[in-house]
Amino acid sequence: MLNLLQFVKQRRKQLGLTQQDLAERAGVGLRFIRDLEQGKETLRMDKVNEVLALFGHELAPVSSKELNDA
Amino acid sequence: MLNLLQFVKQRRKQLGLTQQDLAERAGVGLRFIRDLEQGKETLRMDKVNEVLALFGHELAPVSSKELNDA
DNA sequence: TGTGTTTATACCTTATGGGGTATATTAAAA
DNA sequence: TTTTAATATACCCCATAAGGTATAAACACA
Repeated sequence: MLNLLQFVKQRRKQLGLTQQDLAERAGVGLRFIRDLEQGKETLRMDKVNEVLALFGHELAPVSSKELNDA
Repeated sequence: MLNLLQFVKQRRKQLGLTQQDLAERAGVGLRFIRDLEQGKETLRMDKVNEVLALFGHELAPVSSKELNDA
């Protein structure tokens, strides 16, 4: 199970997109994608979800144990 | 699988806590707990994670399909 | 019914996230 | 190496999330 920044980086590269590409497709600023992939923790949920929606995902509560173990 | 507001409401009531109690334990404002349980989507991730930490959980990307199916 | 408890709504102020621009830094290719 | 693309960092401004206070509504119980 991947945390947020790992997930976004992985998916973005799988699709061969630049941060710029991803920002445009998600309708957010390039700066936001950067902050996201750098692990900034104070991001707004709605903006993060706009990005995750491109990958058919969204933020939800996950057991911290499961997240770190797997 | 529960979405954010369902999860928080459920866990809070399992422990017999008021919104006030939860706010104090999480170190956030009462208003934040209210917004959270009302489904406000523009919340800050770090604040949400402070609440989820009380339940051993945190925000992570989850398949929208899995979230809605299960 | 009334009374206390919990939750919801409204208004205001303050702090800061988001985004733009510019500048560095790094990476990759020629 | 040089050149170009991609990513990172720094500054500024604006919109708004967070939180406090106050009020109202919903709920539970005697």
